Amino acid sequence: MAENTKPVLRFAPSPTGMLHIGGARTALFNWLYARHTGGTFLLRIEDTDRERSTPEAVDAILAGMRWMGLNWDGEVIFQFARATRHREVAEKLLAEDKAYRCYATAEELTQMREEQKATGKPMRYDGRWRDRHPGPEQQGKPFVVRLKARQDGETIVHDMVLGHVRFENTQLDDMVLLRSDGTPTYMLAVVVDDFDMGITHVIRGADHLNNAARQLQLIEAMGAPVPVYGHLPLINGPDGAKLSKRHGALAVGAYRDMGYLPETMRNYLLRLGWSHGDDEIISTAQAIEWFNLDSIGKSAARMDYKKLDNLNGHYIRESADATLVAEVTEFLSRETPPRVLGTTARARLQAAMPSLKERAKTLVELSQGAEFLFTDGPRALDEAAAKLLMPQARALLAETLPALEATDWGASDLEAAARGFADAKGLKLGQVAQPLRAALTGKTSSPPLFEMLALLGREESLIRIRAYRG
RNA sequence: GUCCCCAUCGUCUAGCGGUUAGGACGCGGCCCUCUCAAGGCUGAAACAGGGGUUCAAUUCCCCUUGGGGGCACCA
Repeated sequence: MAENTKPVLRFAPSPTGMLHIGGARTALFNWLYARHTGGTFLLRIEDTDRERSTPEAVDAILAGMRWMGLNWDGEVIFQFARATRHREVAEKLLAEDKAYRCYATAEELTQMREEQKATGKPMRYDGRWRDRHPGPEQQGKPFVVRLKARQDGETIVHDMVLGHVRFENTQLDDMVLLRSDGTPTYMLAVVVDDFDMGITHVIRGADHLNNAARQLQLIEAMGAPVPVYGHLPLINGPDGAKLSKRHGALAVGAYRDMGYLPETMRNYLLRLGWSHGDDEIISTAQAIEWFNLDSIGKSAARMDYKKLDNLNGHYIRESADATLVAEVTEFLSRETPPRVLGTTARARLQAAMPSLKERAKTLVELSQGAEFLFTDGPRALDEAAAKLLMPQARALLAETLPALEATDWGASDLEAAARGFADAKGLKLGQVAQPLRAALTGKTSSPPLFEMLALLGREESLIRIRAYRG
């Protein structure tokens, strides 16, 4: 058997919501492993739940994947389109006596579970139709098709991250393969699709660990090859509790809106559950080279937004100025209402970017820090700046002005002038600079003052300073 | 309830029988400095508890406790 030895991976989200952070990490790990091994990374949309699947969610998932930079190979596969094939497998199992029809009604099963719960017994399907043949009264009645799973022995999931996990087969009940309307369940669809697509490695959330055992029974019944499993520990919120809407920022799109860079997300999510010695800053290229399944941690991790900020600050500083100008421009255009930067604003943004990017942790902070470059005229003062520009400071502003006006408005000349003035007055440079900064930017913190004065130019700078001179 | 998984600083983690238990974020201090950052130096901060195994346990085994996940004709 000359088989393709390259791994085939897949990310298989269900389109019932946005691509959330946990799903994004699962996708990332699959993608990294595929790229690391030169294998294939497929994207399969698990839309067998017709009630809850929406085209909007499909779009959101695709958009999220693209933003994260996780490119998949080949066409997107929609699971529901393969329903006929799934049914075919179920029929075959039925014919081979590896599956059977169950006529138990929903009410009947609910009652069964309630009784089990009341008597403290494990809640499982009791196999009431496993060896029972339908009588005349079942004629024309709806039924589901269940797998006739082995009841003795145990099923062992050989997991790359969790090790060998054993389940007593008595713990696993006969799962539904085909619903009473004839549609396949997720359990059937995943196994059949993974088989048909030649999936060699199944990397997914640990919430699927129990499913793996049940799917293994189906795989055995089908005589299909067993893939390598890797169940990733879940991601919790900052408080350690399950990640939920309450924590906000669930969807990857929310992170984009908060001004995080895709490379930040890839690096952060990678380190959340995977490690390579003491390395923290790991470029995507480096990640592809290093990624392996052995270094995936076993315990659940929590989101740490401070660390995410820190990483994002790093990647912002690493980004090329022109790239950031484009990012900020694009970012502002997505605001409501959208903001459009003129050519002057863009030129100033570009010129100030080396200083600007040193001070921002997110694209939001970057845009806010550049605010004073976007429009002309006197600045509105923020609280701290207003407090600083008290009469005394304004008077000082007026006194400083002549010294500045005497220069040819180059950054170093301006600084020299300000220093000279401060020395003459027996003041520290900061005491002279702060009022100037407040008038120029409307804030008490900004990129280096003299660079900004030079950048804005003599005329514009003087307009802003004179507006607050006492 | 039942099955399964997990457990090192506040957080993410390194460690794979013998270490001054390392790094990163965050926090404190110092330096640099026109502000804010960035950067440099530095400090505090962890092996959940109890039993074993062993000459030796953070490391291996068991129990307890604490988290998490599953137990649908959802995925």
